[in-house]
Amino acid sequence: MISKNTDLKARRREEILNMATPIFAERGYQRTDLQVVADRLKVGKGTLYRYFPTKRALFLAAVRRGMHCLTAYVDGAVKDLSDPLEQIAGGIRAYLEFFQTNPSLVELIIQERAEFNDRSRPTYFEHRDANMGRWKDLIRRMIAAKQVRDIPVERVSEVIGNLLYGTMFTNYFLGATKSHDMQTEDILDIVLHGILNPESGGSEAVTKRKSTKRPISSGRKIKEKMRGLSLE
Amino acid sequence: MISKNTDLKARRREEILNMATPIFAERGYQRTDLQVVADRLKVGKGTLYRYFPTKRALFLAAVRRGMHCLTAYVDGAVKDLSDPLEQIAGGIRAYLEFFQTNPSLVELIIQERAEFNDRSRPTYFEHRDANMGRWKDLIRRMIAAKQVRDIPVERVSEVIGNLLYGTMFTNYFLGATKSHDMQTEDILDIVLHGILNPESGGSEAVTKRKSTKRPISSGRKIKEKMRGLSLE
DNA sequence: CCTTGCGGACGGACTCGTCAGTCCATATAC
DNA sequence: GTATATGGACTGACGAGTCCGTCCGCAAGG
Repeated sequence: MISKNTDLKARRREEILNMATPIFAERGYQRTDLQVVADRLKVGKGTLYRYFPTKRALFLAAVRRGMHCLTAYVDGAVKDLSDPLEQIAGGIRAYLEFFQTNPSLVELIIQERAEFNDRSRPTYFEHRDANMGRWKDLIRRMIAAKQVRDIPVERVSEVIGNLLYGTMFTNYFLGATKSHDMQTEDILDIVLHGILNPESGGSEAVTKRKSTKRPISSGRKIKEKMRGLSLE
Repeated sequence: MISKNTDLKARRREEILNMATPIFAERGYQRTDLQVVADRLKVGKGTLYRYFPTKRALFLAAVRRGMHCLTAYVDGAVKDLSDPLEQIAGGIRAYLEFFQTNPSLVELIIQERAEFNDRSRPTYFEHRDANMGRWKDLIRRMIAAKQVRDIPVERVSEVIGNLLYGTMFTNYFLGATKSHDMQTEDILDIVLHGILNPESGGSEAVTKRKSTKRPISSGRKIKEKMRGLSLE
């Protein structure tokens, strides 16, 4: 009996989140009137407050739910792939694909950052950190297998993570023009092989720099030149 | 006489933007009360409205101003570099450096997206597009010089652009742990050389895929598996 | 050199709309 | 009949934008 009620309550919460998510996404957090959410659900505003203590809690629950869906989606896409490289490719593709079919979540992520800059770290990064470990392990194994160069794992995971993060936003803001398949290819091409021409005589001088401690360091003097541009 | 007045007005606008920028950044757009801005300037709220017709206009002026500073900073840092590769490195470093010393602008960029999702494209991308052309030219020249592989210019500029965008946000949200010099190195290492081990026998099978039309395409069946996860 | 009058810049009290969250009268279930 | 869920009117806070009385700098006139 209790479980049934609890179950019912959980289902109701889901329904509310389902309705609230696109409204939050469309109007933004501040400009969303919970009365509107209630009306669309054909429910009184008071009822909403029985399920979520504050507007903020309701909103954050929606974000958390969205991030869970993302994780589940990517995990599911990667699960059955054995080849490490295919796992990476599949993960990237699933990530971009998910956000393309669920633009609401992008908006929610933005709204969260905009409204709750008091939170220690955004929900996105909490989930990101929770899942990053598995990807790092994968890369470590690839390095051990000599498939990937011997570079710090952090460097690889960070660069790829940031690249995906940026790509996801750009796709949303500018409207993705390519399919995620082609986009995945583009990303992989550069991340896997780099942009330098390996056969170029000219690039050798450049490539050699890589071995020095501070490869390309003409930035010190630039810094001196650029004073007085500060914003605040 | 007229020009002196106009000048004065312009200087006053600058002062207002100077004061408003950190307040918008700290409290967010919606939660910023223009009365507070006025108070800090020791000025009446009415005076603010003499210089900017609406809160929105004041805010957007602050964003535009910030993006101009960024552009000027990066341009200045790159101007005197002749080697194309150093130009890229210098540009990346300057970009990250600027946002690290001007976190307010990051916040303003987020706030703009969060509040004005009606705008066709965010100020950031307007400026980005305006400046991207010169970078594309640079890459084209590098390809012609065989310094860079013969891949679509768009692919290079997009991937690097998105990577920087994502890195900038991540630095801000998580608090950059590394210096931008080291970060620039990390980014360049991967973007220039890729992560694959060029000497690996195992990676050859993988590298070969690159030449096929659709390199790694196990994504079709995944898509079928993942139904019912949609957010909305 | 002082006085008076004028035009534009300024301040900040005020208005008005908007919501988050509450609370109690009512409906429904048992 | 009691207990619990529900609706939606209501309250209180907040803040954008307005509006009018005031102040200041300057010019002409005494």
